[in-house]
This record gives sequence, C-alpha cells and structure tokens, in this order.
Amino acid sequence: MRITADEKRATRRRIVEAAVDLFRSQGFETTTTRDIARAAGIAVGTLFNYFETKEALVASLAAEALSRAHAAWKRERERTSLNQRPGLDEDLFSLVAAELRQLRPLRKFLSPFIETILSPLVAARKSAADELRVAHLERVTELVGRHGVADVTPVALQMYWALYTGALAFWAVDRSPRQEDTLALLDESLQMFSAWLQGQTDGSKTERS
Amino acid sequence: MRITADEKRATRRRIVEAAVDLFRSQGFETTTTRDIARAAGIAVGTLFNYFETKEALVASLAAEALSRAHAAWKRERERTSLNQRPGLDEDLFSLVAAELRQLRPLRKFLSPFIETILSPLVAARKSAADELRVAHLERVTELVGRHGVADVTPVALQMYWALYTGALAFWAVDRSPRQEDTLALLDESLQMFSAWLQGQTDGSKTERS
DNA sequence: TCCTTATAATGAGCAAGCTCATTTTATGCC
DNA sequence: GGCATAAAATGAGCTTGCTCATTATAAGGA
Repeated sequence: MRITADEKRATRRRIVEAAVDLFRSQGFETTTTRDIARAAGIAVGTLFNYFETKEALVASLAAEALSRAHAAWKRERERTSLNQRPGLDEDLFSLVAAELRQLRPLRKFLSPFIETILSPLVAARKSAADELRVAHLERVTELVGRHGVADVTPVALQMYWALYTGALAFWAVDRSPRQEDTLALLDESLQMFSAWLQGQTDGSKTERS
Repeated sequence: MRITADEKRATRRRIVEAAVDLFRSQGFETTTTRDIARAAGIAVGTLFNYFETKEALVASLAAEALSRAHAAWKRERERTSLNQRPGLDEDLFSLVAAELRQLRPLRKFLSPFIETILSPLVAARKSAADELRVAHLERVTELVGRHGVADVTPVALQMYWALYTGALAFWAVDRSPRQEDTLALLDESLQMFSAWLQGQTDGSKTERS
C-alpha cells in the first residue's frame, strides 16, 4: 500500500519533470499532452488521471513555486521585521518579489496560466487556481492588518488583485534585461494601492469620530 | 462588383447574427463553429474566411459595441462639458460606464473575450483586440491630458489598464441585480488612479521647480 | 455567346485536448 | 500457489477549432 503511494508520487514527478522540460524547450502551446505522456513513459490517459487538464499541470508547477516563495519570504520576514519597520508598500513588494523570484524559471510558459487561471474570473469557477488566489489574498489581508488596516473590503481586495495580476501579466512578457520594468510597475502599483488604502481608513475614521 | 461587396457584407451579418443568437442561448463554449455555420447557412470554411478565429468573432461583436459606446459618450460629452467641470475620475467613469452599457447584451458570453483578449498580454501578440486596447488607452490619454496631466507614462497606462480589465472581468461575473458592485469597484478604482496620477504630476512639478 | 480569370464557397481532413470501456497490476486472504 | 477485488494504466476514439486543395460563381472581354 505504502509502496503504491510512493510509486504514484514517483509517476507524478516523472510527469511534472517531463512537462517542465518540454514546456521550457518548446513552449506551452507547441507541447502536446501526447508529447508529455511519451516523455514520461506513460499513456495519455494516465496523464489525465494525475492532472485534470493541461493547464492544471502548469497550475501545479506554479503552486509549487509559490509555496517555496512563501516559505522563503516568511523566513526572511521573521529575521528582519523586528528591527526595521518597512511601509505597507515595501512589505507587499517583498512578498510579490519573492514570488516572482521563484516563478522565474517558469516565466517563458506561464502566460497561459496567468491569462486563464489568475484572471479575476477564476473566482467564478471552481479550480485549483482559485485556491492560489484565496491564499494570496489571505496573506495580503493579514499583512495589511499588521499595518493598522483591520477591515479590508472586498472591493479593496479586488483592486489589489487587478494590480497584482496586471503586474504578473506584464512580467510574463517583460523584455527588459532583468525585468526592471516589472519591478518599477509593481513598485508604483503597490505604492498607489497602499496610499489609497491607508487614506481610505483614515478618512472613514475621521468621518466616524 | 458592388453587388458582390454587398453580398459579402450580408453574409458577414448573417454570421454575426447567428453567432449572437447561439452565444446568448447556449453560451460561448458550448456553441461550436459548426453550429454557427449551419445557423448562418454556410460552410465552416466560409465562416473562417470572414473571421480568423472563433474568438475574433466575439471580438468583433465587442468592437461594434465599443464603437457605439464611444459615439454616444462623445455626443453626451459635447453637450455637457462646457457648463459642468467633472473631475478626472468622473470623466473616466462616464467613459467606462458608457462602454458597459453597450456591452451589456453580450455580457453572458464575453468572459472568454475579456480573459484571453483584453488581458494585459495582448500587447505581446498582434490581434484585433490589441487595436481596441490601444484605442481605449489613447482616449484615456487624451482625456487625462484635458485634466492637466500632459505626460502619462507607460507605467501609468499599464496600471490603468490593469484596473480597467479588472473591473471588466468583475463585471462579466457580477451577480448584483444591476451590477452596482461593478460600478462601486469601478468608482473606487478610478478615484484611486486619478488621485495617484494627479498627485504624481504635482509631486514631480514641485520637485522640478 | 463563350472564354478567362479573380474571388468566394466548400467540406473532407488534421491536430490536439480529453474520455472511458477495457485490461493490467498489486494486495490480501485461503 | 490460486483466487477475488480494488485501483491504476491504457489507448482507441470522440469533439471541436481550424486548414487548404478543390470547386463553384460571377464579372469583363472578344
């Protein structure tokens, strides 16, 4: 029983590795599911026993990368948060930058994932990508809370998500040598959002008092 | 010769009308190109002589609606702009609201269009949707210029585009009775953007002087 | 009226994502 | 070892977007 479970995990890894290889060398669209199955030494049907769709495969790659990113970010965070007090925008920036660092190797073939899966539409469907979205927004909510904004409205989160996915989409096709253009866009986006959010809260506070 | 041109236009209309009917009654995904061709009384091949892809068909529907919206908005604008002086955010709001009004009948099946065509990724490809994007951004640039912001940076436009598409995506799946939630989101998004943009300009001006 | 030629229409066929009835494999029990 | 059963693997086949070689149509000229 345990042996079988191990084998399943091994097969899964074989699929994932074959997929990454092919996606990196040929891109997402030009790699067929038959290609992946052949490279992994299995039948097409088996591939779809492990991943619901071709895109779900990419989503799972992204999920892995994001989970690594969050671990690294948390570690980094625990080490420095007590001495220095970064602003909300800088805090958010470090989170997203950590994600981009881990997603880097997937950048070339991540476009379809960002397009169809990270789009604000995912909320409507029920997908693995929706979990990624919810997880990220929870992290943001918590982070924002630490900066004194306790009640983030759904509207605010929607706005954040638009800016976040906008930056990701830009990143996916950014041609500047080290993606400085993305970082600039991200920086401005998060500054705008932070300023607005904190202004919002102050405003409503003074209105109420 | 002229007769043929007329017939071509008629065929095109037949396709478009058949497509709208089917999309509205069955949705985008469940309507096949064969269905559309049959309903229009032509062969599949002919359909693809008129529209490059199934999505291009939807894009052309959206383009028509947007063009009507812009005409209406311009008319409305010329009538009122002299007496009242709305803020930049209100001006932008009226533009997007006019678009949404015209897109309304297509809302049910516009999701895939918004997702794949209006996403920030379009800039990379070469598509009809890219023209829509450029046209909209030019309009925004001009509008922003009238409010004293002469040099809108590419970064600023990218941020605007993220918020705009974010609102559109939300709108496509918005379940509130009359899409009030979308209007609220749009309102806040544009207020945030306008405030930031005008703050930007003031800041750099004082820096320079 | 017949021929030429440019243009539009056609639909069999291809490719690729995905399905599912069938077969293979592994485990537990006697 | 032999058998029952649950789970995993399989690949022929379906669907659907799209292509392209072939056919039909219509305008202009002799």
